[in-house]
Amino acid sequence: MEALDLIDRKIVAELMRDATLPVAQIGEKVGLSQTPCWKRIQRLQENGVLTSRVALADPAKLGFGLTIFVGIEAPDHSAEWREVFVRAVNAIPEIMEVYRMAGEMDYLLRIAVADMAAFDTLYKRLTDAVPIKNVTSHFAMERMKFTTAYPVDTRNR
Amino acid sequence: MEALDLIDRKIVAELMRDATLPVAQIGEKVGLSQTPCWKRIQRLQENGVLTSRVALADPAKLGFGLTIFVGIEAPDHSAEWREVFVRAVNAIPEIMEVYRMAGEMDYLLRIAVADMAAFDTLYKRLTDAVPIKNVTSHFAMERMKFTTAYPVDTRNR
DNA sequence: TGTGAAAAACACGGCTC
DNA sequence: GAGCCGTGTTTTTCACA
Repeated sequence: MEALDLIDRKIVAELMRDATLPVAQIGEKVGLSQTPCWKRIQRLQENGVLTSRVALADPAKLGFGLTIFVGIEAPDHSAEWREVFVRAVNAIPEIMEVYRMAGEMDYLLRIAVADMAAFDTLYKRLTDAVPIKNVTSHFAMERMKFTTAYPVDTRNR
Repeated sequence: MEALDLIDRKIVAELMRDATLPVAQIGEKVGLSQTPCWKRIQRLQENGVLTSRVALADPAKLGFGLTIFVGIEAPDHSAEWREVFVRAVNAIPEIMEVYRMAGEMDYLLRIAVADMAAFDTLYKRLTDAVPIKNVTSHFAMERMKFTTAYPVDTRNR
């Protein structure tokens, strides 16, 4: 898989912003007509550049108004612990993001739940499933910005 | 706007997972035929439950392989500072998520950039635009989980 | 790679129950 | 509310430059 040219980047940028646009219109914006634009989109999907198309929803309106970031310190750095941990976070759908970190904090989780009671339940469930050395929870009061669109068109290549 | 019934929740769940499904198929899954299903989707969009449809992309393949979480402590809690801060984070597209937090850390940012050099540039740009009392950067080594689909179908109502 | 045009699938909206 | 069915778009495919 070679690097993306400018047109590919523009296409990706458009689709990350709004995936409802008809192919013809995207083509227009990037200076291509339907078919070649469509072929590029297919290729971008096959190459795994575009992974999926989803609807984004308002968490508050779905009853997921509480966001908590949880920092986790592992008791050891064995493959076994890691495996159990991966299994546990994948089994809990309220855990939206998981990052393995550099530094003291080993993992960082973003969790979305309805309220404190739901978080408490989840917290117990997680700590029951996996031995954890240290946990620090940080509560979000307000989501001020959220995007899934990487700024690909800002940069040249 | 009233609460969502079970069918609405199922529809939202499907669309958050995969927005390419034809309405007829979603209808089938939730036990509805085309038209009523379509009408519900329209209503969910009008109510702001479904906010948008986007393509998700692989950050690494777009040249955004480095994720950094940045904790920020504000020098004061004035409306003025807040305004300048909001303007600054909105002007920097590499800042993907911003949360106002409870506790010592006032704000938490998730930033996606190509490499350390790009982060350094961004860091200077941010700290030049806004006076900040304290900044702590946490570097992610690996993104182990990432989803935008809230687990709406797991819970009953 | 790009063009054009045709086929298949789909979204959308009127009308009925 | 839900379902049936027609119409206009859009996606998808194919033949050709």
